[in-house]
Amino acid sequence: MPELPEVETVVRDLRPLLTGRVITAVRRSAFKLRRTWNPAWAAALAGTRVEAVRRRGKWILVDLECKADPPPNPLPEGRGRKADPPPNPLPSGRGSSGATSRELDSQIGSNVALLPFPLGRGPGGRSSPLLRVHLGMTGQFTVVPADAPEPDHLHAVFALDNGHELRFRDQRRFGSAEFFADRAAVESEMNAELGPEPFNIDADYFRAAVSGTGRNLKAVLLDQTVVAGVGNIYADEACFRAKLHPGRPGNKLTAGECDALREAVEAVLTRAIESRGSTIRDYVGGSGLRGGFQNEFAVYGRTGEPCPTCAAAVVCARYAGRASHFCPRCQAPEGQKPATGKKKRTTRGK
DNA sequence: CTGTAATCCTGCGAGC
DNA sequence: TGCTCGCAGGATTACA
Repeated sequence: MPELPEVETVVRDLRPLLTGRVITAVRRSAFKLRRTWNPAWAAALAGTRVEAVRRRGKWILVDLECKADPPPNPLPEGRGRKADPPPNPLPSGRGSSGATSRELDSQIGSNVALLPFPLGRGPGGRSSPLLRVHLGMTGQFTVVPADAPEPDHLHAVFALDNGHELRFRDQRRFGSAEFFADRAAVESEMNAELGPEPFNIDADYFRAAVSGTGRNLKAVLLDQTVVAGVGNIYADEACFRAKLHPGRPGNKLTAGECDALREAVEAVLTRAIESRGSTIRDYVGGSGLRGGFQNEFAVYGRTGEPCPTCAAAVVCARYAGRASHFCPRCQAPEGQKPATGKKKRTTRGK
């Protein structure tokens, strides 16, 4: 579920709970996530202090402060340092607290190949590390007391210095958690791949991006390189708000329509953030609260129900490979009459 | 270049 | 009640 408003809500929830806290230990389940977890990251993370919690598009960025004495080589061979219990610093959940964590195991024993860090440590040996998390479809990122019962599908646990834990849970495992030693490098990489944040988007930029392509509006809005953070729900809601058909090719829009779409995207996302995002099924904010914007959907998930504006039945068709909901009257495709019987077949073969 | 499909997963509702 | 099927918030890759 997590699109920008949901991720923003998580970030806002986590910020006061994490800022200034020290990560004392990390546990990771043996299950693979979308991106490979390097077992050495647990040791690299231990001892770092959370400097800030931010968001970029749908990515959660946890800025970390380096430990006082960063180990020259964070790979497992350096485990002899200090008097820490070596491989798995946290008491294994299954051992200590009974039947709580069947899934969580020492990541050391996993069969995941040892990979180099995605980006190397900065030249000076000193660098600003980053924990980057993507919630995928069903990810949850919350802070709870360490003795809170462990739920299913728990894949990463970051123990904090105040008796709480930052937990990453993800039923479908489309999400990811990664550690980067060099924050600046990741950021420039992300900025190269992601479009601007969907607030105060430059009007000229957006017009050019939309009218410069023959792709349909749904595809354009879902494209993270055009604007970062829009997903299926808010793409549909934005098209409705702008009274534009999601299947319209971008290069068929007038400048005014481009502006309307841009304003609709910003307005919908702003409203959704105010409502703490949308909870369809699994989504919860960083403090475990659910969202409320699902009660304000005009078209998303309302197939067959009346359009809030004109009462025509909301239609669902497939654009850009995604279920797309719209009002056939308010969002009639340009040059096509609102009430023609021509129905678009969108079955995807077999 | 665009678009479509498949993939990574689990779970849930619809339909039989 | 129980089974199978299709589909679900995302991102990436391959192929037509």
